[in-house]
Amino acid sequence: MTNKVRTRFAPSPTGHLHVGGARTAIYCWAYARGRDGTFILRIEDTDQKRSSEQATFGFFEDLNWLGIDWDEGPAFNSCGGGDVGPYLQSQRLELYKEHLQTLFDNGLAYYAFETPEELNEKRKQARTEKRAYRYDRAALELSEAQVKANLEADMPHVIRFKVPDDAVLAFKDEVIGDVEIARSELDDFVIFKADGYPTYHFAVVVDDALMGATDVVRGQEHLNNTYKHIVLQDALGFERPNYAHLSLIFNPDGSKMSKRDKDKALRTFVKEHSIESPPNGCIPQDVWEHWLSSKDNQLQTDEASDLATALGVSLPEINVDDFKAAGYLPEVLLNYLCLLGWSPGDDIEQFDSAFLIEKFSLDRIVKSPAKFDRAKLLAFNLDAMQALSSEAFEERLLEWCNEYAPEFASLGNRFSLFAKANHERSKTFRDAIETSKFLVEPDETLTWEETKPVKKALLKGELTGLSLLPEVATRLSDLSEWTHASIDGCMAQCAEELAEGKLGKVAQPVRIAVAGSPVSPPIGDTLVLLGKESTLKRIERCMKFFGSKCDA
RNA sequence: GGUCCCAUCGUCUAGUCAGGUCAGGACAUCAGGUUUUCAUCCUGGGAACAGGGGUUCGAAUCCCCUUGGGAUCACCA
Repeated sequence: MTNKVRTRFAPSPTGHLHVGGARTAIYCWAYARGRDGTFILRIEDTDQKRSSEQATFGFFEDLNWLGIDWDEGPAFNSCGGGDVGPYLQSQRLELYKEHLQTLFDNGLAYYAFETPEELNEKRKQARTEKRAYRYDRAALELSEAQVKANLEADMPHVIRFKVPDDAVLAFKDEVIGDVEIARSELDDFVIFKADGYPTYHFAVVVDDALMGATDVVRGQEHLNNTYKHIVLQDALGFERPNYAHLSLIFNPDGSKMSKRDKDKALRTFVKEHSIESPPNGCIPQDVWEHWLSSKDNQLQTDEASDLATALGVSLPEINVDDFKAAGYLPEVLLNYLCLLGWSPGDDIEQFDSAFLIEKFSLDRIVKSPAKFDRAKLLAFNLDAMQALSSEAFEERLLEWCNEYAPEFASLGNRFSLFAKANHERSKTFRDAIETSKFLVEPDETLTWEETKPVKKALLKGELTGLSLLPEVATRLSDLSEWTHASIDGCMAQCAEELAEGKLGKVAQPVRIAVAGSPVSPPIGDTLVLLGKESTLKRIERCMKFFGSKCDA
């Protein structure tokens, strides 16, 4: 093994990649890339209950979307490979057993037969006595014959690590600095579970060593675990990697950003609006009831989003693919995520991954936790969107629409103008379609809501917008060609002759008439996009709709 | 509760390790201005060293205490 940098990102396949995990992956990746090192992806799937192949796959996509590629790990697109695999822990059982044997040989591992229930009792006990629970080493008292008999009787058992009394429980963290705990804080933890799989602690130590990880960058929730890892490394004769523990990412309200936030948002909405059954049967009744029966019952990802759609609730973005669906640029998410806990200095905030790779270092990582600020992300996204050439914007908007808004993707030769009309006013790709829904709405079904701005533009004032509409419609219909120039000219002329030169007086009623809302792209774009026929038909319908309202 | 970690504008942070410019930037916010809607865009303003003790000529920076926040205490990772 060379002494080159080797970092690894080791998620457990329990759902999609969330922003905290993404940030860790970005740091690991950037650190390796900037040092001519190797970035490894390893899947920690030793928990059979929680692993699923589909979730693993989701990770790959999310990582790729962010522009993160791995040199070694599971094969995906052009990523993966490597000769210290396999990179799925579930396929490395033999390796773990080999090293477990080393521990047995040195008298550093032993069988324990307590049931989870027994252990839980003792934990509860410890809690009521206001002290931390530590395993009492009861299994160490068992005679060799007893252990043998238990094993032969197939009694369920775990294997614990016998932490040496003189174990050194101190290390230097690249972010935090020197840390240590007292020997009494570490008990003989489980290294092999009753199902025959290693625990996280054992697997991670063996894998990091065998895969030659030089730098372990991970979340701060692992800081206390690290003591377990270093005693295991010492016992197995492994070299110790550098550690860097990252502070956590929180919601603006200070709560931990978690997948549960979505469930919480739905629950709150349902409760506040006293909704008693799933709207339009978007999810099965039994699923609905099961979900509401306990806070611990979470909806599946797709069930949650179906319900959210049906209720009209927007779920908080937590996972990387949530931000993708919301229409953010991957390079912006990457940029913003980096800033949560790291900065290049020199007042530079917006940068690309090449810059990140060049500048990233562990010593500039901030120790304190950060709150995720969507407003800033949005501002960054706007800047990046505007910096895109119109060709690039169109291409990427189309790509996005293909996945999330196919009705816009099939706009055909109108797509280009649709993109241009929305480029500078969109903070996200989704923004572009939100204010252009009228484009994919049939002329016949367009409706008007009598909101304040609508009434103001159409019905208020001495000269109402509605009264202008017939004349404007006539002039528009007289136009021999339907272009920006002709339309804008016509509108300007109408304004001049009918509304004291106030363009808004004319444009706004027309906008509302054809778009059904007071917000749409510039009026010229809007009308060209719609075409002459639709425009006139919509104005006609609008006049009828509001005309009857007036009579009533 | 035990243990560990953290603490600069509302938020992300620069400055801390090698004490010494009115504590800098960005987002948000507020006040003006541009604009046919929305969104942009332009100009300007307010806004922080958690508190208390030390060390020092001098402390955001070093030390201690208090307070506050977080993580962890699994046969989950």
